[in-house]
Amino acid sequence: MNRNRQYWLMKSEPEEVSIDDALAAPDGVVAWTGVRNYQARNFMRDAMRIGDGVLFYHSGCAEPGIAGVAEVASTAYPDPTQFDASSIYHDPKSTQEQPRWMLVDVRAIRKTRLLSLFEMKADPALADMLVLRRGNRLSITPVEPAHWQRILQLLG
DNA sequence: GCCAACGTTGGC
DNA sequence: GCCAACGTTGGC
Repeated sequence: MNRNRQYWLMKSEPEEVSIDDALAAPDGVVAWTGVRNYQARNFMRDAMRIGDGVLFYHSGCAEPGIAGVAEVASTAYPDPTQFDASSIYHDPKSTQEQPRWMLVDVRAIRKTRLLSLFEMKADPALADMLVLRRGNRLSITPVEPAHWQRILQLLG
């Protein structure tokens, strides 16, 4: 079933996987491991399609903000780290038969200037973005087309 | 390190 | 199903 391209904002801690790390990976592709929130998982499992646009956001760092543009590069499949007892993402309640956690591959397209969280909050055109909502903790949020367009414009 | 906000867990 | 306790996220 065809549908229009959708857009997403995906948070990553740059100490774990930065936009530079993703661009340095083969084909710029990284598996989006470690999501352990059902709502974020459901976005990847149920809503994402190959080719969807992704804003690559750096969180948990000195300068949080959008650091690059990427795209969804696979359909959803089980996150292998849930089965790995040595991983911080290990989930003992997951089994190969019934995995809890799914992920998609993300392909980094380009690094951009850092569009800081501060700047995003200051822009009236972005005021109602989900990711800016007070108390929001979702690591993956859908992005409305108008917000996507505005952010690409700001990124130059 | 602090803390607001919110998700998850588990007893009942 | 309720809800208190606890854990996590993530900006500051």
